[in-house]
Amino acid sequence: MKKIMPSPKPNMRETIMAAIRSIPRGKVSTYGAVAKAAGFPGAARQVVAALRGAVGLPWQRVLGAGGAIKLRGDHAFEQRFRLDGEGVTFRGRKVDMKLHEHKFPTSKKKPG
DNA sequence: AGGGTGACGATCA
DNA sequence: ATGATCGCCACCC
Repeated sequence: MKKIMPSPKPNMRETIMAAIRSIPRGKVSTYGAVAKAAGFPGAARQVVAALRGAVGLPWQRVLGAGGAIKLRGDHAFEQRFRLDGEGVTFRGRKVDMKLHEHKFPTSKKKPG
């Protein structure tokens, strides 16, 4: 029987999803940063695509550049609410990235 | 091949 | 800060 594979090459999507999952509670990241961390710099839109079709991801921890919530209406409120519940603080309309931006592990062996 | 879609990002006014 | 525009990327019809 045929497998129910949503896409022939879930590589990119999977990698991106893994990156999103790796964001710890109380921390956040951005579409662009996630894409880059997953190895696809410039693929911020694919991060969005991954978030749209996926279930069980800590979607609330992914923000727009600068820590801005890019969702609209009730969805924005929901994200705000969830982050607040994780102890994430805001600077006006944006998350305080100074405090909560998640730093993805680098591939460098000798960071110096 | 051509046109449209997105929870984007950087830049310009 | 806001709105418009262009660049970017994978995917769908």
